[in-house]
Amino acid sequence: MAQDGARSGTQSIERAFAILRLVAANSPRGLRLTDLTREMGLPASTLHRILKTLQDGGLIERSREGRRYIIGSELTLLGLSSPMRHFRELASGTLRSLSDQVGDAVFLSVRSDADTVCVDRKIGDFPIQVLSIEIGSRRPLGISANGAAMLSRMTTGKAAAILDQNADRLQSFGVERAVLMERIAAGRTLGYVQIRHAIVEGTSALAVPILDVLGQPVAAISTIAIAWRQPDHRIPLLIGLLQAAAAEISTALIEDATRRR
Amino acid sequence: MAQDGARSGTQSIERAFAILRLVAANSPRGLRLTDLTREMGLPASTLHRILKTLQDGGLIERSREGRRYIIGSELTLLGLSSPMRHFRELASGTLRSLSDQVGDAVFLSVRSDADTVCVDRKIGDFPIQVLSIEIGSRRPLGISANGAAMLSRMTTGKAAAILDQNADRLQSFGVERAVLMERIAAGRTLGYVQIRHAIVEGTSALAVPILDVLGQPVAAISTIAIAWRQPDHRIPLLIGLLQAAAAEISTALIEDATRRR
DNA sequence: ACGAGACTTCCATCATGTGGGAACCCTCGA
DNA sequence: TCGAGGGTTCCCACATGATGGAAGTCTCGT
Repeated sequence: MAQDGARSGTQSIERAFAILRLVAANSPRGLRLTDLTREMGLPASTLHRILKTLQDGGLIERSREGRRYIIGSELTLLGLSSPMRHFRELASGTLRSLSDQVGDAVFLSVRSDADTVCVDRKIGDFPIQVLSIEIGSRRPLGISANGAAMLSRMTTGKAAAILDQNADRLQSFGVERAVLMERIAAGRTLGYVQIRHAIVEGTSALAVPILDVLGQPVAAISTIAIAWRQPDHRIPLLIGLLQAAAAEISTALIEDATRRR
Repeated sequence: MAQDGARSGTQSIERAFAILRLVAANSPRGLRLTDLTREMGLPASTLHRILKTLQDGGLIERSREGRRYIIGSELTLLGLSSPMRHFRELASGTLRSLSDQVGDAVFLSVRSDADTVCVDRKIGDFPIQVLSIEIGSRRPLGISANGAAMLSRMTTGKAAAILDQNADRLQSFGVERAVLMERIAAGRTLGYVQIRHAIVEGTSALAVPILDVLGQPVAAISTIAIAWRQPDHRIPLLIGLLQAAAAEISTALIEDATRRR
């Protein structure tokens, strides 16, 4: 039953986290007990015991419609203490003005191991907005434009390793590995990633990575719109704006890190 | 060794959460391993093992100066999925304009079991600001003006029970239970709580509770300033502003809850 | 350079968490 | 009204995951 070989001595705690990540990955709908048994391959009684503990601690709650498990308030409260909150705030202004300039929705995602998490999004003033993803949503690294942008700044080996790690989940999202590899390769040479027909038919996405002080891609920003808002001749302008915003966030990030040493 | 009688079958997970809460309560400084052994009464080896797991999961990190444990990015990311995030956002505008009106720092706290957690704060334009508490800070319910405000809207029995639960921690903050009881009783009749010489000598705080649809105090807002900014003749004005803001947030909260049923 | 206190690792031991089974309850759709 | 699928609670034998004492390593301050 142990899929990882590590005898770390903290099985139940690790299971609890795995549950939290799964629940977050299915936000905001939430997951039923049955879903969790399927996903985690554990008996319902074991899961139920852990879930009850998580619920007592306020780390998960039950949605009122379905009796689905969703992320609880306590996690937000705990998360307010983390330096990551400052990252969100430090990027907020840049993101806002980027959205004002492009007129379409913009998204900021960070990497979390082999996932991307959307940490913020701003809506532009153009009447049609493509709101592909909620704040807090967790996706396998690679499927979103932001994910591909981050992968395009890693070594090919590292990128491939992450795609391997996500293989089954990518499949369940109906994404071909070869398509991703190609997209990443293109991103590597161009410096940005473009996806036509991103989430929904007729939409288009552009993304650029955000680098930390070591040059590692820790985050990415993207803009998504209906396809004709991103014609070829407008790409250079949009990419320029995205890259300027990415550089601004990257600089602020590095300054912030050094300031608090 | 078991301080609670419940044989719940999830000892290690509960310990992990207790650690997270303790670390959050000592944000942003963080805690050393020794601090945790003292606070939790567990051997260092056991704590170390759990801490390593929490660290591997990104739920805690090490601060670079001291090797102190602090809340990790992953908790922020998980917390973005919770409905509690909406509460923060829905209150943000009200809080901003409240701060603009009073000119001093204002604080929004929510209740988390027997704690208060500061979820947001805004700074006014008066040149001297009393920034008593960081966003994310967790304190035993009762010591802050916001805490007292919440207690003043509970039954005396419930309030007393919470103070009992927090007895030891209140002591370590150097707060007399009798003083709190008096403060709460005053709050009950007046409808607001005032604390002279709040955190630091020469400061003053005012707080009012925020009620949910059932009339339960789920949050509170306060303003803190140097004492002469809150002279007696200005109290009615300030309380009026605080209560208006509290009502606004309460209404938004209830609307939001019904909208998503 | 030294010592004390803090941190980390090891490992024998056993309490803790596990998971199968089964009964019961609840909700929803037919 | 009924049935089916899910959710919840209980029990218990088992083994293994978690425990914590002890010993080793690191990191300060003096």
